[in-house]
Amino acid sequence: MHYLCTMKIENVIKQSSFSSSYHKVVVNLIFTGNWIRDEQMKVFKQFDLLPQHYNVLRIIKGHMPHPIAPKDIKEVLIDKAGDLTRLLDKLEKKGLVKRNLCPSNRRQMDISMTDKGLKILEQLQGPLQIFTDMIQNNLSKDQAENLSDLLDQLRG
Amino acid sequence: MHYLCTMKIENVIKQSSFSSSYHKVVVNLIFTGNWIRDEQMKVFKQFDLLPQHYNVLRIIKGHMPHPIAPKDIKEVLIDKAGDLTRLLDKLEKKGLVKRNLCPSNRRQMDISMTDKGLKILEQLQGPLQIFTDMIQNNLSKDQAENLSDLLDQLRG
DNA sequence: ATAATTTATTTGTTGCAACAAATATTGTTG
DNA sequence: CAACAATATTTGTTGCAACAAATAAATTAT
Repeated sequence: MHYLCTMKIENVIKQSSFSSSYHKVVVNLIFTGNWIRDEQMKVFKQFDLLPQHYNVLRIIKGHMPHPIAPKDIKEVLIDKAGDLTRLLDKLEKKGLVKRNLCPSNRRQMDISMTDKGLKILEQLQGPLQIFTDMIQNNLSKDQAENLSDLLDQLRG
Repeated sequence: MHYLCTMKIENVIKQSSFSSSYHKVVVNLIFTGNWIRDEQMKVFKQFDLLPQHYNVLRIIKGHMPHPIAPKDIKEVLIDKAGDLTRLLDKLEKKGLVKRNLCPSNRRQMDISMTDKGLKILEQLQGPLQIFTDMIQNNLSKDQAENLSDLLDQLRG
């Protein structure tokens, strides 16, 4: 079964006919969320990165040319980063970011991009674009807007 | 910021105006998927279970009164279970399932529910229903159908 | 100025997840 | 039936995630 993602959710989840449209939406959302996550993973994995690593790199880049402190990264980060320290450890070890003691506040660290980090972000642009393109092929602009609105409404 | 989930995605993700409706959908799907996952986690956590544990328990129950082998659980499981063994270890240690050697094929295990396992599934029904109800409050039946269709279409 | 409080980051610990390799049983073929 | 391949599960290893606790520096109050 290689093409699960292209099937209606009723056919993916074999046995059960859903008790309600609401139940179906829940299962479908979880399924689709996992699918997107897995698709993204494939891209990131080629660079030995995780989605969170990418998010953090984007945030650091977004602050350039100024360095940024971990506490400020945390504020912006979608998925809350419990141990940003060890995540930054890994990025530093891979040479993608630099850590310096902040001169004006010695309990704070200054995180900044390296050239290598910038280069990896560039290299990722293409593969990630392909992913958005794929969705663009399957939904019209109105449908995409509609979907986004329904998701907003569903949450609350 | 306690009410992220009730905000339009543009406001959740502070800085960026999205480059396209498609990009917005991607971010919104990931955000909504994580949100659902987190909400479910809260319920499961009260019983010291993970979502996967619940899925597996449901599958085993769905096969009653017959026992089921791990390989057959894997076939039905949505999220692929790399190490079902250790997941079943945990369920067994908590007394929710039993493991027996399959008499007709000694490299296979027979997994079956215990009374305690059945009881936990019953106890979970209420809390999980509340969750579906919440979505029902926010979307009409047509909207739920529409959302499910859009998700199916998006995947391909 | 000193003590208490808050802030920023790090460290420790535990459990889970992903991947490959190992073991044991069954099925197949010459 | 002996050798080889396939199947079903387990084990080993490594890295990440979640949570609490610890450290260290700055801020505030006494």
